[in-house]
Amino acid sequence: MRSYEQYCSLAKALDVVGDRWTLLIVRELLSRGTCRYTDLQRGLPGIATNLLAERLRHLEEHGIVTKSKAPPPVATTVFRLTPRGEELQSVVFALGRWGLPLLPRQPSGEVFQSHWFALPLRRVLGERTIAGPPTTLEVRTGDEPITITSSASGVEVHVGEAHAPDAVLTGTPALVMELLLGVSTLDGVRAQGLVIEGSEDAIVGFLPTSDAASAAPRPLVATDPRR
Amino acid sequence: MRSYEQYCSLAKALDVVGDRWTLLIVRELLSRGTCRYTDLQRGLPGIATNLLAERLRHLEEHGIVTKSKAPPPVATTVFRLTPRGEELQSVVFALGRWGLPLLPRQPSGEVFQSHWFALPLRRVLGERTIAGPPTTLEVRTGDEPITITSSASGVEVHVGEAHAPDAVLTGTPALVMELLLGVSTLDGVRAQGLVIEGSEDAIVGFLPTSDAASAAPRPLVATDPRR
DNA sequence: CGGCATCCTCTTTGATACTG
DNA sequence: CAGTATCAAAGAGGATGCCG
Repeated sequence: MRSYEQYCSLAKALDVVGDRWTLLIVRELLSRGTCRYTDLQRGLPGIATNLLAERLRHLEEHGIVTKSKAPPPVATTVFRLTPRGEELQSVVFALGRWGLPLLPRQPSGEVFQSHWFALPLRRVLGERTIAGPPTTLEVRTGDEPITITSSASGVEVHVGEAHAPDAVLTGTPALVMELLLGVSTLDGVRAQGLVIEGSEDAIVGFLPTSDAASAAPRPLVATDPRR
Repeated sequence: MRSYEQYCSLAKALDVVGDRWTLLIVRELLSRGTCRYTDLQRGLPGIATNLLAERLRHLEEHGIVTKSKAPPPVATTVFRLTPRGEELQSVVFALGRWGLPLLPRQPSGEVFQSHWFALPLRRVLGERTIAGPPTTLEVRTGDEPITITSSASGVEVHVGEAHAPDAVLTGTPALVMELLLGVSTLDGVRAQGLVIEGSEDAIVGFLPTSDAASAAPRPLVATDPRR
């Protein structure tokens, strides 16, 4: 991308990460951690392979991504974010937060991959402390299930099947998020089509306390006037 | 811009504001408030006029910008952000914060316009409460002077000459910012070339208290390894 | 002048094919 | 698996012209 040539940190940031696809590559690496080239390709449907290669080279040159050889058993090249790259989390979250009202209540036409949803889930649940014994939820909302586990060390969110989940949630990502944020009740989201199997108590353990829920600032997935 | 067609709020946000120049247009409107077309053109050196028109139309369609006729004395069309557009402030600040280490210590080759600097100044000073009588500083660091005033109602930052400033600071934006953030002392920035005229006490009134200064998280304008 | 629209050239992107 | 090569289509940049 041609530089804006402005003495302005916003312009400088856009000089580096303002190109098409670039921030989505960062999202992939934030969500998945270490990635192979083909992982990135699958997580970025529609990207041309030459563009992915070119963007990765550019990000590496700017100290945002590192490329390395994985040890012998796998013996492939892997990409990951540098600390400087991880600092882009604030940017990705700010943009993602702003874009929420643009999401329709359910995927329609768009591709949807579960690991995209894992990132905001991790953000929402990551700082929550869950009382009681270790608990596991499985969320089935996209191409792959998501496993949410609580233990003494905190809440973790992973893409993949849970081994012996205490409860399973099946439905749209919007409903799952509304439930976990506390903006809707268990009965509320069930009435809207979320299927809940297993222990309701296990789910309730993950929900915010009522005073924390009231801190939710705006409607999460709003009706966008332009859709 | 072609849509990414992903059910992901980051991708949706980039569908709307990911185009080249778009976030810089938002920066202009955040910094200046109401703008005429030619104000925007001057604040975005290098933009093609058809692109500016196209982006403004796009932003208006998406409810980020409103176009209106100014009342008779001026009788021109003006652009401003909608509330939804103002919410992009978090995005602009996150990107601007991330981009800070990419700024060299002084403009060299890049265009520099004072009102770009007024935005982060406002962010830094806006929440500060200044004790004592109303005070005015003038900062001369770019094409236009910046006036910083403190009064009972808070701190305000405007582009333009101060009427009777208590002190005048002349030098690079980095030095001014380091002083106001408290990461450098008055004597420190003077040693690096910042020229200070008038009442030092007036300036000291704007500086953070020492405990607040220690909260500054990282070097502000770092030496970028790639420059 | 202020606010664009048009035209043309050049660069970037997208789609596909191919390679160590 | 991890890219490079090629080429058509879309977008950006620059100059100019038009209209109130």
